Amino acid sequence: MSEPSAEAADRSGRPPTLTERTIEAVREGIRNGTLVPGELYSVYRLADELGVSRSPVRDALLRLAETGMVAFERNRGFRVVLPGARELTEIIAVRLALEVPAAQRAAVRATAADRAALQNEYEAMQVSVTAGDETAFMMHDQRFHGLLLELAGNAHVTRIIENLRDATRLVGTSTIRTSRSLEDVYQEHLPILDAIQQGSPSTAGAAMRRHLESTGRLLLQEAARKSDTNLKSNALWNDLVGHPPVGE
Amino acid sequence: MSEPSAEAADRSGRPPTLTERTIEAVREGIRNGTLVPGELYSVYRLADELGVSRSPVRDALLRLAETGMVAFERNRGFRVVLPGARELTEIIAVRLALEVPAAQRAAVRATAADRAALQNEYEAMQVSVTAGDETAFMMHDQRFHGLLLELAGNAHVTRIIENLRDATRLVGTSTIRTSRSLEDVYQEHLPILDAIQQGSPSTAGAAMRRHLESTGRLLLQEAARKSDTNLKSNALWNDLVGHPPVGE
DNA sequence: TCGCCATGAGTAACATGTTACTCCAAGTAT
DNA sequence: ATACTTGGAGTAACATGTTACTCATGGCGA
Repeated sequence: MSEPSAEAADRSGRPPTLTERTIEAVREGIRNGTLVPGELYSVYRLADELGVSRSPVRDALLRLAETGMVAFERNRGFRVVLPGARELTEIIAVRLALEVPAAQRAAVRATAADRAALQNEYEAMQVSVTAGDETAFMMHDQRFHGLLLELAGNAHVTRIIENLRDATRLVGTSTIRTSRSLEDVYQEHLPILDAIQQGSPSTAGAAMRRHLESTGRLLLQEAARKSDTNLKSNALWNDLVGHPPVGE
Repeated sequence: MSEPSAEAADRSGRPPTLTERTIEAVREGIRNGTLVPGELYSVYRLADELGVSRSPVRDALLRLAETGMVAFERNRGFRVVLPGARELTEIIAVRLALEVPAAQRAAVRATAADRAALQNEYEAMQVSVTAGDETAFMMHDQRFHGLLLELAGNAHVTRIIENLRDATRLVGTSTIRTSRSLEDVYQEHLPILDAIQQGSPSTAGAAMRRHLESTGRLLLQEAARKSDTNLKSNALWNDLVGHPPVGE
């Protein structure tokens, strides 16, 4: 009764290719700990674990390598890359530069249906928080940001941010619980939602900025905890994220 | 006497792979008109034109497809994609969001050597203008922006912009001459350079903004000229690039 | 015990084989 | 002439074969 390919067709009309399914499989493997960052793997092994040939697996990994999620080592294998403090900071800087204006535009462009959809995701986040289901929470968080970006109307921005989120996901996952701040992250979304419901771009932008900065600091803390890359993080942050000097 | 692979080793120590060389070959083919946008090509033909097997060619094209330069059509072939007004506008919006802050940071961080390097590229642009060598001009223009981005210290930003430039290159090339504005584009770089020499971030940011907006409008004009996508460009521009509303 | 070198297992990169699909164009019925 | 079928050429996606490389391991001499 159950279909062989789970969430198959998207809505693009075509069934997904093996390459695409492999990409999802690798992402899932990273999420649930099957693929450990730093460990050395090979296309051969992964291919017959997934029951497909090496070609689509290789294609999938090459695409993921493009975004920095994995790295190939010639004649050795490939590794899942755990982003360091430097990379995380860079990513936060990009997200600030793109998502803050996106939130502003979204506040102006949102239709009633859009607002309702955002509200839905926000409430789903609420449910996930009380249920303590971090996986579900991350999913709704992603959808919230995704919806907001689509609203802003720039498909390039959406794609870029989606890729960056991929690279950071494995830092945030199963670690936020540690600092019991799932609730905090959830609450930071409320001012964003409110500002968009009220159509106030500057407020929405400011709220998004606060949210991203706070999330960024959390991720950096987490990254510092697991690797010994002890904390010159503050210098990095000021250097790459710190607000551009306004005066001279 | 002449090496088989021209500008081989980069400086990464390793010789470039066939895939990488193919990527460069495709880019070059697009630049010099061997590969016509819109036309249907196949991996088979391209592979034996380049004298390699289908694998590296396919890998190369998949990577280029990731950035939107080419598009595959299942069982049909692939096309070089000419970006439309929509895509161009989106790209300009991203560049504004990322390169303006980058210019600000660069103004603060630049060392004497950095300033000299920028000056060099600027003067090389000058030479290209008087020589009427558009290809060389584009190259130095790219290097100028590339140096500036590296200065800003965010490798992700550098990579993103580099990819976007790729997608737009085939619109700008051999068309700027039409509006005889090579000189204008050159002159717009002076205020940027000056501001960085003087270490003034806000001035550098403003100059960069003016430059990108002006370049963007030129590209849009050009795109509108060759495709019949007649000009609702202005609405697009205001929608995606227009400064975010400052007040409420 | 310690350093050196041969050897072989395992791999990414590259090459070639196979399959199921799309489309065009030439035929055939109407 | 026009619509409708049909065959075949050409293709991306997927599978498998080959090569040249990296590195761990174990023997061998000091």
